[in-house]
Amino acid sequence: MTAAEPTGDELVEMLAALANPLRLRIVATLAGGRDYVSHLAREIGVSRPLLHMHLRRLEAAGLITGTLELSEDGKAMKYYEVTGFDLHLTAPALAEAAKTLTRPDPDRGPGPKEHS
Amino acid sequence: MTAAEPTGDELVEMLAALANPLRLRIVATLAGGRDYVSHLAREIGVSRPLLHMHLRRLEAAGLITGTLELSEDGKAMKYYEVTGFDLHLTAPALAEAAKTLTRPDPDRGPGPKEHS
DNA sequence: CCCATCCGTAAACATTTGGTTACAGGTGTA
DNA sequence: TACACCTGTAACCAAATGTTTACGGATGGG
Repeated sequence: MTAAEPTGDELVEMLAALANPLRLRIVATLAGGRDYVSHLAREIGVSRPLLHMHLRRLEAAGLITGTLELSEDGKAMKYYEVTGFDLHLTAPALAEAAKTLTRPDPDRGPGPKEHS
Repeated sequence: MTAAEPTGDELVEMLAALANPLRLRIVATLAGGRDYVSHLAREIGVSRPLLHMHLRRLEAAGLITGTLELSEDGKAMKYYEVTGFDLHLTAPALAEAAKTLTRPDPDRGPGPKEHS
């Protein structure tokens, strides 16, 4: 589906989420198939709490999604999988995205004064 | 150009460099044409020292390059411009890049210690 | 009951990051 | 001379980030 281009703020969040070796490895592992938290932690070799935090960031950025499911033996397991994100980073593309930045920079432009 | 795919570590550095509103705006501005530090600082509305720090990070990541030039009136001016980077981010692509990660993870020894 | 698995979160800590203010150097012009 | 512009860096601070250890609640099986 190659979702529509994200806003500047969303893009920054996505990039920040991927700009970490551990999170990159998480996404890479999930790219090979969905997995649940505890198993994924063992697979990658990190603690559950730490993994949990990183998963939250990745999910907040829209790069992965988690679904709580019940295994046959009744245990609740949270499965994560990658979304179909597809970002193309070039200088012009970034320039386009930067137009919709709002975060830093106290005030630049009239802000949400739609149209005129 | 579309330079060869960067290593995992390089990719993380690039993403980290872009994962900041100010730096994104810097790249976006430079995408519109080369510029020198002081003018760029005025243009974007940040202090020179701060801009200098961000420019260093962007240059270290290979996203921009700076060249020291002498203006006609003899003043030394450092011009920055974007490089022709072109990153394509998808789950499979990241999985490929993650193979060459070395940073975190105490030691993911070089020896293939298989086992799931 | 105790132990195993699964889930999550809060407290505490060290490090990194983003940012300011202040300094030091160079050149050219009034 | 003093002042404008250009460059760079060091000192210091506040806030965000990465990480560990420890705790909490559920489930099923010996």
